[in-house]
Amino acid sequence: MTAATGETRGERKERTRRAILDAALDLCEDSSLVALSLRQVAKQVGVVPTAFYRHFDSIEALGLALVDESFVSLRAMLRDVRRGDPTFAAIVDRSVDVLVEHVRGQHQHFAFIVRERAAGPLSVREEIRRQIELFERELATDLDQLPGTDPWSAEDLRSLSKLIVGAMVSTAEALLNAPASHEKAIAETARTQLRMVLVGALNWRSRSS
Amino acid sequence: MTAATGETRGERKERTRRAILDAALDLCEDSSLVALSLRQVAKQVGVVPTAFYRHFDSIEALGLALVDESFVSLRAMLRDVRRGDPTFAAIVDRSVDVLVEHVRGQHQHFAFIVRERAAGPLSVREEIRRQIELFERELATDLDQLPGTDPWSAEDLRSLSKLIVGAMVSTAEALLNAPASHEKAIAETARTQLRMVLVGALNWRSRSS
DNA sequence: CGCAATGGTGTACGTCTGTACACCGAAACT
DNA sequence: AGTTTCGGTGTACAGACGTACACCATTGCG
Repeated sequence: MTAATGETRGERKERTRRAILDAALDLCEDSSLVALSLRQVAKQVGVVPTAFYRHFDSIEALGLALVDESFVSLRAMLRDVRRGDPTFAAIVDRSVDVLVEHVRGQHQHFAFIVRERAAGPLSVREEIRRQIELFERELATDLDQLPGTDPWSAEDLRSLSKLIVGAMVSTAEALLNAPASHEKAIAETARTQLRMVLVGALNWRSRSS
Repeated sequence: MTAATGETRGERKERTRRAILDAALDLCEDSSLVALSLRQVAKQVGVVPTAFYRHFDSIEALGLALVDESFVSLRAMLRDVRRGDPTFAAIVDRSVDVLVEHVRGQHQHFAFIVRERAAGPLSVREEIRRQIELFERELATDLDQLPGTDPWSAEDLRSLSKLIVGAMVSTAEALLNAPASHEKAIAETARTQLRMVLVGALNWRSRSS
């Protein structure tokens, strides 16, 4: 990291920071954060190991930063889904299309989340779960505003949104682990699943009612 | 690993092998196989590092052995589910009960699978996926024999079983990551989800029909 | 009985790890 | 202009890593 002209101090620091984040995302792509060493990252960035500490306290802290920026991708995705008319049929098709597109475009971020959600340092796992739970709650309030949701109790609503988020995570995993040629088939499966769930929900009578 | 009387050579070897498997299962419980060192395992077992090679070629091979024995737990679970009358309502309740019970009893095996499915050495990930796919196919043929499944195409059936397996995996994850006090709530959520899915499936008209 | 097979040991190596410390040069503040 | 701040460097060390090798003691087969 030697120089480059016409850059303010802060800009240069930010550039190195980005390089570290990218290197980490790259290096742990086929293992996990917990198997990633500070020295590997530093070498890939082209910086001496101790320079790492100028940006992060530890690999774990780096991980939390990656969680944050990965969820920016996810939130952008949700915005895309919410835009457009809220017919059930339209929602399903648009959701799946947007998911496929974002997984393709933000491959590394999605892979990171899916991996580190299960493996990964404790604090990273917790943060990812927290964020996903947040999604589930948002989805629940979205669903609540749709027509035909009267017979759903609050618990049913939560269960339903967990189910949908889970199915979406599974779909993302499938997309990440299959060659691009399977993309259309996976998308079709996801559409079928979403439709089935919606048919089930719309024919639902809460047990407690 | 010094001695113990009245043991055949093979018995002793098997005992050490088990100790290694257990140690590995234990040590990687809050990280991953990819962050597990042969020396850690050897130390925990109480054996010199090089002795490890008498049993496994590498940590990766150890991992494959752990996958095998973990899926024995899962298959035992499936047998329990299949036993009993095949009413839809009965299936839902029994499935969830059996899942909760097995996750509690085989905590380490389930946690191992859930973790290493996403992180973990490539061959381990592949093997886990292969086994889960096998489950999905089995579930599909089980479902096919139930009454009221006429309007499902083969693709619908696959999508449905993927959805159900996915929901079960999510439920297992939730059980693994939540305190025991949440167990009943998680089970109730899982029951609701399964029922919703079944309601959806039973009201289903295949698109291609 | 004797000899091969084998599970476990101990030493030894080169490599990689995290991190402490002293240092440098340019940007940024006064 | 002088001084501070700070991202990055280089050296250094103790510990953990995988693994090669020679060895030992017991089992178990002929």
